[in-house]
Amino acid sequence: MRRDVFQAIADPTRREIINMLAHHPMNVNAVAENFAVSRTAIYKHIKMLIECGLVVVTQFGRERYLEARLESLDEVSAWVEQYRKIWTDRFFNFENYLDELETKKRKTGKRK
Amino acid sequence: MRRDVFQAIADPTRREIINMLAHHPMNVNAVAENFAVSRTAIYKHIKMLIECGLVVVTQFGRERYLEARLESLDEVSAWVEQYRKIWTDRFFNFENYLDELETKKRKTGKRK
DNA sequence: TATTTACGCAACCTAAAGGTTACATTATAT
DNA sequence: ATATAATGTAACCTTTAGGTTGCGTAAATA
Repeated sequence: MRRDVFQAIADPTRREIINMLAHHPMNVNAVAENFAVSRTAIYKHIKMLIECGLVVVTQFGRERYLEARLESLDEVSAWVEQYRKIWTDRFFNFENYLDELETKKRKTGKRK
Repeated sequence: MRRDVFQAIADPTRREIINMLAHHPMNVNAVAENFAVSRTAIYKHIKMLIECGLVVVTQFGRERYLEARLESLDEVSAWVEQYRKIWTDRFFNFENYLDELETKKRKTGKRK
């Protein structure tokens, strides 16, 4: 299992775990109960989220409370947002595209 | 290979391809030349991006121009942004957390 | 004290991801 | 007409992801 944020949120189960923990802390079993797969399977997802820093743990007797720590999602947001202007500004985009095709035509000296 | 946007951007090579195409359209070989792996490997990444709608193709003689179409990245952005308030408002978060622990204590009737 | 309960983890399995080489096809250039 | 360039794709391989069962350990409870 890798440990980067993009990979962490790639799996729908992990996104759901994040969603659950975002609203209130829960212990491992409580999280696992909400899924059809085994506790161990969920535990592995949780472990990965912990390794990514998206979830932190507080021991509490024999229980371990999981809390979402979502700041690092900002890396994802930032990555996406850098492109928003590009996909928003249709004209800019189209302009570039035509330029490229034009260059190509000139290079090959052909039409069509 | 899956076909959802979160999965598509999970791979660093695909993110780099997206970045290249975001700035100007390129053909398949041109993209592949920028990576150490084989053209086929890159082609598979591109194919997945096409299947996700993140890249569109324009045939041009024997060449195929690849253009980034990044609107669907907004799904990712939206998913992240729904949590921004939670990770920004530390107090709100902490409050919830304490509530949870308090509930737990009451339930077990124990301290520590 | 004996028994649950909550959890971590090893060992194992299957499918998918990511990569390779090799070949087929079509358009362009010679 | 032939050779080359750009691309799609099949067949195959290795690693990783995601899942399982089973067991060990520490804390809470009967």
